[in-house]
Amino acid sequence: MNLLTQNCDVYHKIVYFCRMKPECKLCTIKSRAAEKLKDEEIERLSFNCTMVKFKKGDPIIKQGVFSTNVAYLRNGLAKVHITGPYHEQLVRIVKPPTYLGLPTTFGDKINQYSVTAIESAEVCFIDINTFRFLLKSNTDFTYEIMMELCRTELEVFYRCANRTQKQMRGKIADVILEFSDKIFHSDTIIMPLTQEEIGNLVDVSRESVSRVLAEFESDGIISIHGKKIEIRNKEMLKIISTKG
Amino acid sequence: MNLLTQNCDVYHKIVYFCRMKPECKLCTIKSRAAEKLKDEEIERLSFNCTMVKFKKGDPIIKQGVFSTNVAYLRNGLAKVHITGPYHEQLVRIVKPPTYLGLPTTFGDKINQYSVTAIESAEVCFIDINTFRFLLKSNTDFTYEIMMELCRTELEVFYRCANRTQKQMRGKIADVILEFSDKIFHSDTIIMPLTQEEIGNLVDVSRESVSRVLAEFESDGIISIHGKKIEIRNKEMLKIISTKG
DNA sequence: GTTTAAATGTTATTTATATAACAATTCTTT
DNA sequence: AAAGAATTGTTATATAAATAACATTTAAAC
Repeated sequence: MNLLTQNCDVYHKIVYFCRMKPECKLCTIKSRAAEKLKDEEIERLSFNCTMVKFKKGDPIIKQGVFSTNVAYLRNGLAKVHITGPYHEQLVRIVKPPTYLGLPTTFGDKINQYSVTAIESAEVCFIDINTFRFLLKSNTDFTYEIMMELCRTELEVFYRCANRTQKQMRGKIADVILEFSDKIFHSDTIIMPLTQEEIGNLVDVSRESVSRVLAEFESDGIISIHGKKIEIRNKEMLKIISTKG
Repeated sequence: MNLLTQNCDVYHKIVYFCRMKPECKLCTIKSRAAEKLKDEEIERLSFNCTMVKFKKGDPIIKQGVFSTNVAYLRNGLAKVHITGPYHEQLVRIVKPPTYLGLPTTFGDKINQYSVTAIESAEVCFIDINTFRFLLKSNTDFTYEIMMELCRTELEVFYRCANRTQKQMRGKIADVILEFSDKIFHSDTIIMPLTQEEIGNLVDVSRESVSRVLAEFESDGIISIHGKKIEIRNKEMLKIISTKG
């Protein structure tokens, strides 16, 4: 079976234009796990791996679709989301380097959630059987993958507690702080989510997101110009995050 | 270092009375992962593993405490909870066979959440270094552990979406269905949680839990006698779970 | 460059559920 | 068996945030 026809959970158009055979050995954006691979294992990976470029808004993994790949987010930003009982729920924002779709490797072959690029992204699709082979053959690799799984688990626990216990000002302060501290590492962030998406991430209506952001700005806590948010009073944001 | 003094994240009193050296080889309640272990590995496990019995309400793992063990819930039921920004949050209910405290094996050595018995439980504490050794030496074992981690991740995702999107009748219907389908495998359940705990599990106030349960009873959907809940109209519960 | 669509802003009204405050019951402990 | 603690039941009231309905701005498509 040919890899080019096999990776069909990716849109044909995108695949056609952007797919390329990567030279994993030379790749400078390896995951911590992949750092542990031996030369011959990297070789095997190269052979069963395709890099695909995605534009903002492109679906990388689609919930409900049969998949035979693990995705490695090498570059860019993406949102993990599931179709909840009522509306779309953003589960988390993922930044590289990270593996996506691992549950599909271990459980059933149907993707249990969707992942969509929120800015241009590079993703390597690794054939599941190859990935499984690497897990079997290299315990250091496996160990790092497990660490990542555990970190995710904890993160989801905390996020969930926040989402259900804080009120909207606190939740939105959280989102701003997360983008500042974990993603942009700066007090100035270019928010890649729409207000509606922010709402879906922390369960607040779109209208309330708008109102709270306006409040924060008029209180001098942040300043907004289009997608750019500058944090003017980080201490206050932290207080709102914990107390509000 | 002696194992009897090492496992000190367990209350001394309990340890003193109930600790026993297990013969893992003869254990009939092995995890799927442990089934994959070879004889000499089981031997090693036996040597670095202590079984402890817990009563309802006893803490098995305490958030914030330094730990050098992975816990294996062999019998009974437990709740996983974290101290949220405001109140205690029940993250999930765990049933055997399952490993607890895996993130502590991979990340920092401080427990990131608490686990408490909600009915009498048997837990095997496995020394972290031994557990790590098994992961390194047996890839089939590791594979099963990873499957468990992935399942948990998905479960938490879904639970979280439910918690934030459904309203209280739907959430409480969910809890009843979960205990019926996943834990008791029967239409009659002995609810091991107080109404307050049910509330903390699905983020509903204790008073509302009481009101909703009364409503369900007067609508003939369930009948309640103390801790015993009998499901009289499962279809209706399912409808409430999805629609409400 | 114009048209269309998507995203954001703004307010009044509604609603679900928490809170508060107390009573009644059921479990524990001595 | 009695006393105390924990759990559950029951209401009236308060409140945070959703909804609805519309205006405005910004981005995308033609």
